[in-house]
Amino acid sequence: MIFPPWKGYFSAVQLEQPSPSQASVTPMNKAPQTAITPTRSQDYPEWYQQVIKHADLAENSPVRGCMVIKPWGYALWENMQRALDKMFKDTGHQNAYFPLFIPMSFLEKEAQHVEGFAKECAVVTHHRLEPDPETGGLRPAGPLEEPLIVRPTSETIIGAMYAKWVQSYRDLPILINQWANVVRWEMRTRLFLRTAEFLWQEGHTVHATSEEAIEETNKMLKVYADFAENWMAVPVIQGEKTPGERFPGADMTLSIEAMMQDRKALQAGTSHFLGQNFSKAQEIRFQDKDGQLAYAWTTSWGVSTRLIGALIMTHADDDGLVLPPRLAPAHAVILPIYRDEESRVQVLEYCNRLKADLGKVAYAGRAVEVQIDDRDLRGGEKKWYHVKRGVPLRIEVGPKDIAKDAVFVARRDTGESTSVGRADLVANITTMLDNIQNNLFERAKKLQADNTVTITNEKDFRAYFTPKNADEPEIHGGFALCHFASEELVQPLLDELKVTIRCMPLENNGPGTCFLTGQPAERMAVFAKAY
RNA sequence: CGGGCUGUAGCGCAGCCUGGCUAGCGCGCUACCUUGGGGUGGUAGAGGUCGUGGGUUCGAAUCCCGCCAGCCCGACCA
Repeated sequence: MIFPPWKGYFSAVQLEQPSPSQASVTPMNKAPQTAITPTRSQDYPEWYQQVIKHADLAENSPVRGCMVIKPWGYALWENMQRALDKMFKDTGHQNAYFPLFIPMSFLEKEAQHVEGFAKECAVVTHHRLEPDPETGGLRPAGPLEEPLIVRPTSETIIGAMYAKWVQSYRDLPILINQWANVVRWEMRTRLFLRTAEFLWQEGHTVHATSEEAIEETNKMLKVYADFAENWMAVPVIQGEKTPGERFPGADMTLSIEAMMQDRKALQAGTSHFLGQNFSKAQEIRFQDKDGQLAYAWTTSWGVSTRLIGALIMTHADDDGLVLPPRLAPAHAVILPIYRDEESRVQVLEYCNRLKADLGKVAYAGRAVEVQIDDRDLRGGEKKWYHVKRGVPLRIEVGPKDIAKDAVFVARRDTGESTSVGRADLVANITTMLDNIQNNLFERAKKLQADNTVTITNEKDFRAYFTPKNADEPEIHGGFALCHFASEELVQPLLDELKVTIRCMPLENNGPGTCFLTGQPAERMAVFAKAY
């Protein structure tokens, strides 16, 4: 057994703080070593930062609130893009690109939209720099007649173009997606979860009828849920936002919500039915079959690099990142083990052949990607390097293995390791990767199920969302399914407990009794603390 | 935009209160040795205008004033 028995396991129970009595019973007073300190249960937010650092995904930049996405993190994003992009294309969408800058007046057209984004816009006011004699540095010069906003989202600039493009019902629908960066001047930022600049995709569609636009809104939510569950292995709840939580300017906002290992909710994607709000503000009109002039119905939908944060907080453990195989930049890493020059040549030759054979196997729409780590580093150092980066499979090849035409294979998700015949590995690698993918999904789903409760009264609600230790709150709470009479009535309690209404689930939802007021309630919502 | 704090080597910090040898420590980095199925141990070495501008003083990382930058706690948020 290469891994100590306490490693590689995962359950909701493990996230609990060990009680003092349990801790003292730990055998041989040997504290469990983890690659990441602190552990999740010791300090979850700090653990998150450390995982990113040790996995080499991203780091803070000299620009306030903006991150640098490093090669390993960017490769992950590229894999997400590739899978999503195909799903968008398969549902009839095309990619296009619109400007980074938006004239300020565009943003002013839709009242709620202005209100929603005005507070966090970066504004460009000048178009030139000149020497500043006073400071010896530079100062802005050439004021713009109209300030330009760095896009916080592109409804307005894209809508302005759509207004030109749409004249007849024959021009509809327009189904366009854009991969872009956007800027929202956030006060407090965290890598991937909330950065001032982030990468995303935003779909913007125009339809002749309300029904068709609503269908599109629902369809794209399903695409996001499909991606989250089947590619990221992140189980999500699909639901509708309450009016107070809607996108500024939307008639309906749908979202997928995921539970992180600290049991807080993370909104992982949104799809908005914008009604005719933007088309009226921007004059997106068309002549219908009867020759009547009508305003179009629009939608928008997006997911961002925040998904990487969701992926980390769903799967990573106290030894670092754990990547779902379908999105992993490398499926496996081969660690050659040798003593001298003679065995080095022999081992490397064997490794290269193995890599070539595995590379002929297809998995999740691409060739199995294998890296050989032949750096002149200590074996242990290399092993932990790849553990922390979350590579799904670690393949160790030494002279003893070659003698048996077998290799040593270790799974990142469970820590299990076994000797596998070379031919067996090549034949079964897709099964092994699928097993990891499924295991990640199942255990994330179990965490969500284990920490989702139905609550029918205020007392239970308060107890559920109140930590036992107020000074150093332990991981607590989860998803609470509650009927509620109205958003306004529950808001004071939510503010007090720092709980939010995540969404009203689309499935298994119906009338009931409000947990707070006892009044009849139309629907149930997921309540949770959130990122 | 309110309240608190910090700027000393790539990173993390000590020194400052009570001014005084050549400004230290850990990690990391470089070289060599050692080790080799697990994050090894050793030896040597490189690296600092102590955020910035001024003041006090024989003498300032240390005391005083200004400025700049960043962090944390609130309101806001994919």
